[in-house]
Amino acid sequence: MAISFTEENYLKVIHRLSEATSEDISTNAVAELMQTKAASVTDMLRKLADKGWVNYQKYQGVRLSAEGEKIALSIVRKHRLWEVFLVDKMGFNWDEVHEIAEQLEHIESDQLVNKLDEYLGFPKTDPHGDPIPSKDGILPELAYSHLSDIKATKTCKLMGVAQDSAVFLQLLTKLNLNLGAKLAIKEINEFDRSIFVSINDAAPIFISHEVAKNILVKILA
Amino acid sequence: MAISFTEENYLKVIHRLSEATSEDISTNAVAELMQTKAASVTDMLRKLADKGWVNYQKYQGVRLSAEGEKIALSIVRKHRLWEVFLVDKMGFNWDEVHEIAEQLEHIESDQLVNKLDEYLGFPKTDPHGDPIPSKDGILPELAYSHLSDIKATKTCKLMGVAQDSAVFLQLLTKLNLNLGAKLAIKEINEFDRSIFVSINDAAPIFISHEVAKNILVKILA
DNA sequence: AATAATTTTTAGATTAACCTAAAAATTTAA
DNA sequence: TTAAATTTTTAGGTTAATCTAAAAATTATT
Repeated sequence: MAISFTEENYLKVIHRLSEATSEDISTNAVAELMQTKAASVTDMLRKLADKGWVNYQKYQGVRLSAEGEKIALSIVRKHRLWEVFLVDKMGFNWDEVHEIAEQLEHIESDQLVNKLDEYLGFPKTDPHGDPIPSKDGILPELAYSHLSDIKATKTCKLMGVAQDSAVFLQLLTKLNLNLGAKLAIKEINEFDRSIFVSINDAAPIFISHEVAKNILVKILA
Repeated sequence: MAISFTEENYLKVIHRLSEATSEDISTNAVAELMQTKAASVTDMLRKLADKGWVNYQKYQGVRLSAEGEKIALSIVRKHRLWEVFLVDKMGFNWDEVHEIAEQLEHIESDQLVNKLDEYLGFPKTDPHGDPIPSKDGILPELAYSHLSDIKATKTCKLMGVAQDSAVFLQLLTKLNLNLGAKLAIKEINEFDRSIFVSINDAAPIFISHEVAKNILVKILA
């Protein structure tokens, strides 16, 4: 059954919201991420339900069906593979690729996606550390911690970010906080929960709790 | 001013028709290439004229304005660069890339196009021998002859094709008629204008007038 | 030059995706 | 456990791109 760009974006958004919770997704939550009005969302949810891509009962919120999940994952796969392409092959920075990948994710050609995957060397994650769903729709759960949850004097490795906004990513770049960076937490300030941290063994600097919340790490020691 | 995929496709089609003639382009000609009805074309031409991308007087046909020409060329540039990418980097055959490039040509990012151009080594032509417009919108006129117009015993080089359909290109591949092939015309048959031709010095074979019309060559001797 | 054939445009509908405003259902709070 | 607040849906419209059928303009033919 044919699918429009808009329908693909709805499925993607519902998928993203579903990752964060096991509850049904509310109309308003979808509306906010889609940057549209709740009334428009209601219309679309009925349509997606008719097509069998979501389970939706009015006033009860929405969940992806198995088929909807499959479609959503294929879009996420394309988005993340194209991001790798843009950074690794085209030389873009990690803060520049999101908008372009939002367009490229709608290109329809399984053959192209799989050739691209091979060309990129079957990457496991995108430039922001997010896992890339496999051809057969398996999305590995990467169980990383938020830097804001780590205790003082621990050492960890920067594995990903919880947000793709250009301003956030540019800030990380300025602070030398790149994927793979080694972070040694020296101290956490009670007052504002800011963190005094050494990045790749350099002289420690302060980073805000707000930034730390959006950094995903693996604990080393 | 924002432009839709549909508007881009209309401009591209008007551009393509304009290459073949200096006359104004008729509503019906556009309708045929756009695979739509004349009435729809009339609506769209008025809209494109309002936006300043075409010059259109009702019943008089249509021409691209300078701005419309610029937009059309940027779409052609993207289409052809992506085709080079698909063949050179992704390993597609020349008969497989048209539909995918039809999608990729609408991706909006000047930065990406120019990086892609560089990554591909600033190619002059696409996989079918069509010239690639430059960044500043210059489209070199490649003055090649149709193989059907060449006299017997001439030798020439296959420089391009006048049609991108998969069936045609697959036939050429089967016949070993690839870009750059050396063609020695042995004889032209008066009866059906079929051509007896040696390809890369192999034993001569027959090719139809219909095929020859769609092959572009440079005369060698 | 008058008529016939063709092309193009207009008029009026349709569909997808969106909107606002009002009504209905659900959830929260008193 | 009602009343208030919030969320969601319905009702009715809008816009872009399309369609069919009929009218108008242009071009071709006798």
